[in-house]
Amino acid sequence: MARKKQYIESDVVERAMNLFWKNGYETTSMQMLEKEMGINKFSIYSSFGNKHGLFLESLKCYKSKTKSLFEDFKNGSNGVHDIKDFFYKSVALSLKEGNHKGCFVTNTFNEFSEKEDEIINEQMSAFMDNLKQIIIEKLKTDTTKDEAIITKQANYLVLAKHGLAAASRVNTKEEIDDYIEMIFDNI
Amino acid sequence: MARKKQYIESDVVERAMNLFWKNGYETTSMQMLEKEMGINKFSIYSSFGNKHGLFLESLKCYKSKTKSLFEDFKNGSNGVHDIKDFFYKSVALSLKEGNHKGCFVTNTFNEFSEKEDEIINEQMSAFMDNLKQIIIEKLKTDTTKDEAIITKQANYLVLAKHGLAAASRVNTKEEIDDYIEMIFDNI
DNA sequence: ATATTTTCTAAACGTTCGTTTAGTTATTGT
DNA sequence: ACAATAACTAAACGAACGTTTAGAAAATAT
Repeated sequence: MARKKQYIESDVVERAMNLFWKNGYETTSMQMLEKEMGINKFSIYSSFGNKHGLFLESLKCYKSKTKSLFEDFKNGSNGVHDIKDFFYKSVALSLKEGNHKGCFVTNTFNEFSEKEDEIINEQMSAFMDNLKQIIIEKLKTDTTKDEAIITKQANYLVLAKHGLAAASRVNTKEEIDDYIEMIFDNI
Repeated sequence: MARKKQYIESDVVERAMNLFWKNGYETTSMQMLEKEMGINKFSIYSSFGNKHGLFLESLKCYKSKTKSLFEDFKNGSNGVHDIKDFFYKSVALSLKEGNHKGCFVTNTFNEFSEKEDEIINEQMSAFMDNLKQIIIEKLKTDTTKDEAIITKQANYLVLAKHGLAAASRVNTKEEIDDYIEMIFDNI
């Protein structure tokens, strides 16, 4: 046998995620990753194959980090109010540690929207579809709404959430709170 | 005297703008610009100094292209309805020629939000402030609204517009129309 | 027609990118 | 203790980036 790794993969991948989250895929260089992860290129490549592989692991890491957020959202029993809660909690997460970096998935969605990366794009679509489906379920708890209005409101809320994620990178807490309150005034 | 330029600057800068608009600043390389503009690097540098200078000219070009849109918006006399009109026309512009490329200013705003480019960031802020101010004026035509509600609605609409610009890059016409209609249901 | 001036072509510049590789160091089983 | 093996360091790889430059081509004033 031989030497063991001097780092824990789940630990360094979280550091990588934070960098990707803040700067996006292209802007984050291997040099920056070396520094932030505290290991050198050889180790990164031997653990994750290449930059793209590391990015995919970072996305996984983000998903597991936000898993409880989604679980709470899904398991809630307060219909529309759960959606609003989810919006507020999402913003709080993206503003953690005083950093304005939005939602990692939304950032990725935007950055890759014009590229032709099947793996990433498929994951992004799945993520968005999943969100939309949960929202639809929540809206359906109000049995007075017909299917047409539910579809319309779901489209509205998914896009509002998308805009919210972008906004949380650049806008003030006050502007964002105004935004969320207004979003739900007509739901 | 000597040879004259074999291209018209305003013409090639519009081609550059289209490329920047579609791909963003970083992703657009000088090589791509050469090809799209139909002139070579020497000519680009002699006309615009550097890539950044060319980008600034592209932003100017976009502003002049959207000037009439803003003029109509500002000069309208239908209050909130003018805002809705503006939203619809903005989406139509960004979908022109079948391309999904959103709003050039919003794209730039997002791409540069984490960078420290004073010139660009100042222009972006000015653009957004201007938009917000016009929206406030439109909202004020409804004299039943107090200042607090106007501020809140203005914040909401600016962010909604921001989200709309992002959405127009990836969402269907139907989803976007649903979105716009819902935005104005509670104004 | 020629000298002058500017544009154009095309190659090269120095950096940085993501990635690979040769060689050293450390840890383990025997 | 020693051989084996994996992880480490650090340098180098080719390609692409934004930018510059030397020389050829073209258009004007005299």
